[in-house]
Amino acid sequence: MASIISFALETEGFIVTRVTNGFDAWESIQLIQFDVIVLDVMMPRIDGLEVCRRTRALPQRASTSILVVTAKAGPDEIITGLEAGADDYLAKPFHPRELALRASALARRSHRKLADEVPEIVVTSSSVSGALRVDLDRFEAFLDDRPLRVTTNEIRMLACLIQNAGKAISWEQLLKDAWGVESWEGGREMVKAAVYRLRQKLDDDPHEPRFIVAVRGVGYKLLPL
Amino acid sequence: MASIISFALETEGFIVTRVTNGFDAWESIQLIQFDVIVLDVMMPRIDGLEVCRRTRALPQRASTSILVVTAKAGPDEIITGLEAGADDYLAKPFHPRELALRASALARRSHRKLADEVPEIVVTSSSVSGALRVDLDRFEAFLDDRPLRVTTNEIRMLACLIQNAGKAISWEQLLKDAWGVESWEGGREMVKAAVYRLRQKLDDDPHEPRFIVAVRGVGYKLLPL
DNA sequence: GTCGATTGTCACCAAACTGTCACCAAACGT
DNA sequence: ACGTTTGGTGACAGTTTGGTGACAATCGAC
Repeated sequence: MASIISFALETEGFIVTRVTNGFDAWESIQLIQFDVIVLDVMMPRIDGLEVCRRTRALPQRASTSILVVTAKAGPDEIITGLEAGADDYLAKPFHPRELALRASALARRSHRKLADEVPEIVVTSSSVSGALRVDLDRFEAFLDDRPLRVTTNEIRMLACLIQNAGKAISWEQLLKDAWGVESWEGGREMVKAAVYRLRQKLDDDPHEPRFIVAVRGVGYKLLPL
Repeated sequence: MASIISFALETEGFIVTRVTNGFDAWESIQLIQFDVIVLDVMMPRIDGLEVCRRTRALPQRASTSILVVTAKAGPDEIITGLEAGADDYLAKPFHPRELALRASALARRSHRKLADEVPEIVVTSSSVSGALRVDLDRFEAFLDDRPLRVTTNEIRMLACLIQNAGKAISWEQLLKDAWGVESWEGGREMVKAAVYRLRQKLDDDPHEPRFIVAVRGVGYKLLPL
């Protein structure tokens, strides 16, 4: 069962950490900020719902998405599951792809939310906007799944743009997010040059941009999707 | 069915807006920023999944939670539903309380996200007045869903007018809101020219205004609706 | 220390934007 | 009816801004 779920999730693009019992799950959850947690109710050592409740009780995990899977499909069980703090409750038998899609829907929310959190947390996540993807864990960026030779500052700028895809980001904000400085004398020039270099690597024409568009007098924004 | 769902949601603390067909749903969704949207797949006029897809396509509604309800419970239907962008998919018959709890789980996420935002952002995000819409996050303005090529100052002026739709705004106020200046020597002329340019882009005839009307001796106002 | 990659700065250009002005017409006060 | 005030229109030039490319200082790995 775990193999099937893992495979379906990996197909959907997830990087999966798998454990075989409730205790290990609880240990991992305490250590790692997962995007989504999939729990079976019937697990050795610690019950899935109990893990769910404990996770919800952790302030720093309150916002992690939890999906509970079970063989018990009665209305009461489902209600118990949701009351335990699960974001979604899926009864066996289910189609693996359905689980993967539900997990994606949850992850979509987590990511969006993560963007609002402090940089430290964001650093440990991967963000996607259309054909663009950055992984700040590995400091890698991809365009159409082809790796991009981007530098540290560029990738941080990209991440900032992707996490606010569609929204205009002031160059002050970019300066703060990518360089970690509040202000700078030649800050505007800096950002200008950095965007220029990044655009070259993205093969992005400023006059007909596919990705980064300038917002005159403000800064830049990434085209949504 | 709608009554039952409404009752369950209201019991859970929701304030419910109910419509009876897909078209009304789509109209409401465009106008109102709901926390959660519950859609039946089988709806008159516009199919629930189509409403779901359209909602997802709206940038300013991308983060609204959508829960789809249906009688079709096959794996394929569920997958189609989730692929349409639903956050949750519930098959009839279901326990009303389950739906309410699932809706709560989704709303919890929406709220958390909203709560993280600063008040200013919430105020300055998307504003609508009839066919006019400005989104100060993205620095975009729309007339009948067609994008307008407006400049930064113009969009700020528009936003100020829209947020006070129907009320007269003094040119001093416009100067302060759009230019960020308390006073100016040729301020009156400035605003005059800016309004003139904006009106051209809105295709608005001052003698027969659809949008911006002059309030003699004071400033301007946007026609309501 | 050397070499290459990265990065901060600068100068220049083109395009966009904006402030100002002059002029006209309509509205207003007397 | 007349002069005055206010708003609308259009043009113009100065300014600002973003894009581009080059260069030197800096950083980092060997």
